Amino acid sequence: MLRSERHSRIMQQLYTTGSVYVADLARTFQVDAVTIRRDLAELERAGQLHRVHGGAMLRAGQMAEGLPSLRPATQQQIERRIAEAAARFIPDHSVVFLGTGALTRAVTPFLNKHTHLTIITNALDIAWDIAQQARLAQPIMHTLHLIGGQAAPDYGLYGEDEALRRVRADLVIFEAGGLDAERGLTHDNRDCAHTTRMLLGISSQTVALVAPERVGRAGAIFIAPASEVDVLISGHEAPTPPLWDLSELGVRIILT
Amino acid sequence: MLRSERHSRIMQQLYTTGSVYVADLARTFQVDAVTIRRDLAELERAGQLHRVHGGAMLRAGQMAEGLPSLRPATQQQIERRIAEAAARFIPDHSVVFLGTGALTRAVTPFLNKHTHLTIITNALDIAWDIAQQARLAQPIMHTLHLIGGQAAPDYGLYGEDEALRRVRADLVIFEAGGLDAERGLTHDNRDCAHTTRMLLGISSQTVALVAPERVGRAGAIFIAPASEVDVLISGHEAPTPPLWDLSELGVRIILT
DNA sequence: CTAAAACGTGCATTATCGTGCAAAATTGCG
DNA sequence: CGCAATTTTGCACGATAATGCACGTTTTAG
Repeated sequence: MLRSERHSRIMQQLYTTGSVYVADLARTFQVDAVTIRRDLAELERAGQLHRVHGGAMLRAGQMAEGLPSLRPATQQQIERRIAEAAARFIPDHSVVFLGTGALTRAVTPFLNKHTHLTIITNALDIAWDIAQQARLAQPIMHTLHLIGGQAAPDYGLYGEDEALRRVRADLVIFEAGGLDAERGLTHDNRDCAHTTRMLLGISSQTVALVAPERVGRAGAIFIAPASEVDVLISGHEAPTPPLWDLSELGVRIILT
Repeated sequence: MLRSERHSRIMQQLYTTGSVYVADLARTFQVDAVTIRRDLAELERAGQLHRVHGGAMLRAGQMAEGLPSLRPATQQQIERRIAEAAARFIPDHSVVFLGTGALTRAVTPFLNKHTHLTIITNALDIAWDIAQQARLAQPIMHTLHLIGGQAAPDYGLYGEDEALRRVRADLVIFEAGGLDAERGLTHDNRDCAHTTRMLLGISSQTVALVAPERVGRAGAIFIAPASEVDVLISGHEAPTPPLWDLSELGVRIILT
């Protein structure tokens, strides 16, 4: 394993979990702890992280708002752009379902401009965000409906399919782990994939949020053919060839 | 867990709840209370918080929006005492339902000492607290199940009675708006009263948390006769005559 | 005033760190 | 291709930091 390869994977780990441990890294990379320390020392000199006893953490400025969104700033901006585009898609006084995932959660701050939405979700974090917003801004009060179920590490609530079957929505917004003309709509999480599959049936319009790097790629679990997606929202960084194929299937494509 | 990781999570907790307790943090992070005190001392030297006997609070100027601790300190301590007594009632490996309300929510910090609970709730705030705790302390992971429904201003989720009918629990813990031998178990919130009424049927043991000043009084909506309550937990400030009457009905009374 | 809880501190234990040095791998050059 | 220079890595070991436990002191609550 190359030294710089290790460095980038350390940073990657750091951005996803917020902290890294010397002992863990030494074990995963099969190198001595001393080597990891030297790596961390170098990355710290480069200003990429902040060393602490036992490991390293992101530098103060890199950590937006404490814990949430430990992803790098550029990633956050892409998320924000996609989320804002998705919010523009929501008509006032409509019923909208929001699925799980960081991209979908990023939509919630933009819902304040709308008047009287009915928001249905199976994501605990999204529900909390919206409930908190309702607290802060009294005048705006959307109706929030939560689908029950067992809480998963991704804040998703799964297992109450009956409740899902009883709802309908004007618009379904969800995050896809992968979207490709040939391999269809996919996700890496089994429960989330199952829920998304059910969501496609409860609404006349389906909006898939896809991270630019996931366009034209496929996740582990198949959900539905790509033609089931009405609108794809992603970033302009997405590769264009897969987009053409999707467009031919009737998917409306929005890049921001 | 890294030291600085603990620090940032302590600050996070502090910003969300307004105050932290040494004992709670020690349980959550699975470390000795001494370690937490040292953490708090360090954070205080850095000007991040203000230490007090038993824990720490945000510094005067930091009060963000005056969000937390709308209740006076004494009220909070009564809450805490009742909540701790309720937590002692929960056996390990059991299925426990937590209803809505501030008293019930106060129970969640004490659930860290238990091993593998299955927690069912219809309260969005409680679900969020527990999910966050699971994030903080990796080793401890309870199973969390959320009853869906429409979100109300009290963070309760109401309207999914079918889901309620399908669950059972070893123990139901809920907050009563009033408890009196003659007028029975009552609440001021119609939805909450309805949910509580259903809860009485799903478990063999029912625990009512009642604020001391509500003992012997009655709320707007009747829920059930007082004899339906197995255990009443309140503070020692509660008036004694009503307690005698309740005791004669077979209600086990615990005052803290 | 008394009992219980929380606190601070010293000390032992354990984990982590930094550094010098040698082995191994990589690179550069004839 | 050979060989020396350079870089990278691993190991050893003294130094340092973090943590838990014990015990005497202080604070709190009734």
